[in-house]
Amino acid sequence: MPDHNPLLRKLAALSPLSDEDRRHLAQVAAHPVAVPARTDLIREGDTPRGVFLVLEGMACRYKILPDGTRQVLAFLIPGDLCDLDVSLLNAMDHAIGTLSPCCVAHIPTRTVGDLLDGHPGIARAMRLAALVEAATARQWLVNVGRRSCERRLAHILCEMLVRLRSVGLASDVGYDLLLTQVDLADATGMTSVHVNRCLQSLRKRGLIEIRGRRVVIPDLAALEAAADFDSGYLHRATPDPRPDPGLRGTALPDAAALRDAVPPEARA
Amino acid sequence: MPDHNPLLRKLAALSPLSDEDRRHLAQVAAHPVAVPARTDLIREGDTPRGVFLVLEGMACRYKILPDGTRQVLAFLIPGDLCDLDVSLLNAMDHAIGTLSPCCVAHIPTRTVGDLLDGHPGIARAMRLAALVEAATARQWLVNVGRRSCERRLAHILCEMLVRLRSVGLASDVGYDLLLTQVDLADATGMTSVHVNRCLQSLRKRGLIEIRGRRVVIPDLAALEAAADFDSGYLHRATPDPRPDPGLRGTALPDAAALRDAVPPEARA
DNA sequence: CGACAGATTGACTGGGTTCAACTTAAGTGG
DNA sequence: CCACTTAAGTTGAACCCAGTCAATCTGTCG
Repeated sequence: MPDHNPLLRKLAALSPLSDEDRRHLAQVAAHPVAVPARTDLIREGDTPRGVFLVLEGMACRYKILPDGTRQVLAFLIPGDLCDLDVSLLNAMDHAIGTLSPCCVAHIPTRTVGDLLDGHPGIARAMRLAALVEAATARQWLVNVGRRSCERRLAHILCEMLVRLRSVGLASDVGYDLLLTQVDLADATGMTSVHVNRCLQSLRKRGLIEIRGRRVVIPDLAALEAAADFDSGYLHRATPDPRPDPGLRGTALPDAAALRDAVPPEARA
Repeated sequence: MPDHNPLLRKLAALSPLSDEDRRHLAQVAAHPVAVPARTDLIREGDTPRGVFLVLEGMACRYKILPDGTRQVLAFLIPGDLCDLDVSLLNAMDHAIGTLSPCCVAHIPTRTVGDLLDGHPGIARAMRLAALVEAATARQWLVNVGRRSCERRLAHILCEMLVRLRSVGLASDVGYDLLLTQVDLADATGMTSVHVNRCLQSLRKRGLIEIRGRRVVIPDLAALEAAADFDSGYLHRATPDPRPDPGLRGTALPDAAALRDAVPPEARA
């Protein structure tokens, strides 16, 4: 059974899956549907009736503000799912929509529950995927809150490389980014005008090349350095697994140690 | 058994708890420990050995960038816990530290697992709390990405009122905010200088009053309007439950409906 | 060949940062 | 109880990054 299914491929990269797990996951994506670009899968306020699995194309979570501006909260690429427990809530606090033409499968709440309850291997992998999505959201907050605009873009481009590669949609040096500069702007809290200028600056610095939709990264290490990017939070196997950093002082590992907590001077 | 335990109080507000559930939760917070201000509970890179429960004071999740700047990812107030599945990961991608003197309980991984597996009522409430934390993180991203600085501050002040009220730490008109302006700056992606000026502006507009640590909100509706704040994402019972907005067109509720998706024109 | 979305460019403006000084409040130890 | 210390808050002035507005260019598709 080849890893044709991006969900399978992504989850397998996070946690080992048995053949039976793989079979069940394959069934989940059995009924894909084509969705045009710029189409909502679910809107803010809607009651979730399950989760969506992206099989092809790019989608995003987003919110529209009263003044009409949009904030993209996350990009969804093939293999992305998550929102496992979302059925506990009765209204979406954000929308999910396609950015490019997509191929999407809908997984009813019940099926999700069955996977979580009856298949510990799948449950573990999906919980891990959810943790990684949360970690990615944190990176985005740091991105928008504290990084310069050029760094923000570089960071997102690095992130997309790692993520797309782990589902076989990127080579070592580049990938097709099915996004407009407006989409990038809404994800990074910038203006599309300024996205344009920053991309040009990155190009002039030789950190990226853009040919149509294709993004080429000639020197990944250089881009990562410019982006302050560390792929650790994505928990993917990387081409160059860095050596174990060794023992680092652990702050307050347990209740006993809480009694002599790290003194304030230890903080910057 | 009074709602002395803020965790109990918070979870009960999210989902009904049996007396047995309450007894178990009370035990969890049985061994609190005092921690001074500005102290790390766990650092980035550390291996989590359980979760922390804040019983008193304010703490935060944060990251430090290479240039020394800090981004606060979330404020933790009494009753906050979450990170349920964090033990699946072997390294924290961010740190957690106190901002004010705190009273904290450490809950070992095993105990968390027992609560999740053996007590469906508690599991449900804790999963809900985790979803609310994720929704709050999304609001923060919108805040930093797309709102003016004055709005950001107003939004955070509204959020803190709702959250603190739900654990009995705020009256209807105000609360003690155990944060410095630097903390607020690091949470909103601003400078402490500019936080100061924006707070003054909010004061001049009559939206807030500040006396020492005390924040007073004379006209909540006005502040919420200025902040573009809607407490819905916190899923707390609010004093003025707004009427059901009625039927709104649901986009793509199931696989069948996917076939005729919302046309692009429906999007702004 | 239009028509249109997306990308690009220029000029201007302004919100927010930076840097630095100063004030206030809250300890802390002699 | 007060001098000393330190953290937090406040203010001013200069600067600049990024937004705004608007025009133009480019590719793509019917």
